[in-house]
Amino acid sequence: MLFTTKTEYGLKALGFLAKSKLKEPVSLGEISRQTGISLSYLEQIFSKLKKGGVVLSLKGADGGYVLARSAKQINLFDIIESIEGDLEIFYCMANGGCSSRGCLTKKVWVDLQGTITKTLKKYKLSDLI
Amino acid sequence: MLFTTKTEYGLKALGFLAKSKLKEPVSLGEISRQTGISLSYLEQIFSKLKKGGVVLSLKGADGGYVLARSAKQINLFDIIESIEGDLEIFYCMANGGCSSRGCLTKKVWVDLQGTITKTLKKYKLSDLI
DNA sequence: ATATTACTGAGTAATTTACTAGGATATGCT
DNA sequence: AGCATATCCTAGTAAATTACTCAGTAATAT
Repeated sequence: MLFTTKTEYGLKALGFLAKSKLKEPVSLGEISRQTGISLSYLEQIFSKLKKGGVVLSLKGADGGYVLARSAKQINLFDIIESIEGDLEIFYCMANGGCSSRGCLTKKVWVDLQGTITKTLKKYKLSDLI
Repeated sequence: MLFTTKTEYGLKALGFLAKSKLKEPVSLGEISRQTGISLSYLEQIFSKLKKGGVVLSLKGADGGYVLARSAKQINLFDIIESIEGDLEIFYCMANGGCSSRGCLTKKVWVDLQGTITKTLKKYKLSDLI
């Protein structure tokens, strides 16, 4: 499985956020009610999305989250990278690169990584709503 | 992680098989000695590769495995599909397709799936040795 | 016969995933 | 000031997956 449920839920939640025409922040409680995703799980996901610069937050009463920029300017790579971290395709690449001389997979890995990245950058959050 | 160690080891082992100029079958014991991968794990991997039509086997003394066709005619998609089964990128696709009307990810999934498949079909086993 | 090999299925330890729980901290409202 | 509503932060845990090992059976060349 390339992506976890966090990415799936994250996309769903962000889609909901993007649809909200209000300029006011939307609380995770509201998103939770509308999407069925648990509040505490949403908190984990949005913490990553905030660190990744995809959303902005406002604490306190009437607080919540807003997209950091328009849905047209947020691509899926931004979102997925925020949530999943760097995609690692082969174990031999996991620790800062393959060091064994006989490694056969590096070339493919680099190509595949690039291909996936390119595809994910092609899609914007606005394409999903 | 897109692929497991089985794929990594499988590629390594197949690379070794492809390099062997002998037309005689190579035993997993030999591959194990040369690659450091345990015999029993290789057995699991080659069982899948055989089911997937990538290798042929010969039982008994002096038996072993041979590539089912030339290394130029075996692409990485064949190998990886044999070992990993179908790639599933999102959970919502796991059970025979996403059924919820509001699913946002199907379009991307299909595209990404196609992109990955295409890239993997581009590379042949012979490219890796 | 015996050694050598593929083949099979079950079992297990480690890791990752998918969550939940409990609190601390910030902010608007009365 | 104090309460309700939020984000934020750190652990913890159950289920699933991964990464193997082990013990045995079946086939075949010598």
